[in-house]
Amino acid sequence: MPDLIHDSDSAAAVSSLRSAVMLLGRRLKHQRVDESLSPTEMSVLGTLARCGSATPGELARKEHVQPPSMTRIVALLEAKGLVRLEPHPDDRRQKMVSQTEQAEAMLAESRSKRNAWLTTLAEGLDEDEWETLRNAAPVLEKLAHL
Amino acid sequence: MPDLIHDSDSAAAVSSLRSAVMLLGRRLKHQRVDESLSPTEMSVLGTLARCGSATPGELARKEHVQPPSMTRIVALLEAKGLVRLEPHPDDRRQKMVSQTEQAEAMLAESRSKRNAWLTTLAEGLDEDEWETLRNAAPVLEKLAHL
DNA sequence: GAGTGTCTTTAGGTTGGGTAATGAGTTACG
DNA sequence: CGTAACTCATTACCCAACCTAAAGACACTC
Repeated sequence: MPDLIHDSDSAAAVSSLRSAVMLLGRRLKHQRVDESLSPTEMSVLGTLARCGSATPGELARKEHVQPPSMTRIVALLEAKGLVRLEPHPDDRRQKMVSQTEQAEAMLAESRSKRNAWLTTLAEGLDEDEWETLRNAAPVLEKLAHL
Repeated sequence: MPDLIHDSDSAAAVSSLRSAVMLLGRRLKHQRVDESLSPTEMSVLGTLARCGSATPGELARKEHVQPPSMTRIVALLEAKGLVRLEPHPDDRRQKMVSQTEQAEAMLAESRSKRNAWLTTLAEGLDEDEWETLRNAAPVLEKLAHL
């Protein structure tokens, strides 16, 4: 572990990161791209889009949520026709969750809505700042999944 | 507004930022530096430390929270002796909120706890990645307050 | 084949916000 | 002036998104 992460710059950065993430999270909760779909539900769909299909338990671990929460989320997504539940081939305790074609369409549509949100946000940041955020995005994601 | 924020790289970055922020936010909620002090309460104390003193309304706007929520948060902080409420000099509707000496001590203590958290986090990131995060922290904060 | 462990689900609770409505105080305007 | 309209804080109530504890179904081990 490098020494430089112990200096006061980094302590300030962590503090700043902490409050910025909490604040942004609160705001994102309201400014959701698709009505009637919570941020976590969106996130689960994104994960499914990347990973193909997974069991509820796997999804819970990936989203850092407890299993009962994921059960409820999956049930909501199923009720909306965005996800399909099939029996697990080897283990009858588990289920396989996969996204429907409808989910794929919805993700595509939400991508365009996200651009609108991004456009309004862009007014407050200059090009360098966006560059910084683009670089930071994958690191933040890694950090979140640590 | 630069064109480059419309390319697919930026769309992906926004998507990635979005889910990373939500996920980190969830985790930060649990991994709080000081027991019995919510992230928002911490954030309010931080704001007070920077700005000296403010009215509940000002705090609500800065934290992007509705006034009733800030009333409750301030009341909790006052009950814990971290904040002092005084009548506003010019306007008897308003109140002035300022931090106590106890709050200052607590912030100092929490800074050291934050270093412990940071240390465990550091194990998962290399030096370049930390560099990226340090650069991104102020931008994220600006974005959050937009 | 009995016991232990694992995956999901059910039931119930907690927390951190929100909206609507009230009360007190200020400002603007006739 | 005085009254109407606005603003600030608060109260009362509500809701969403998580949590923990416990149960039920199945799998593994010995």
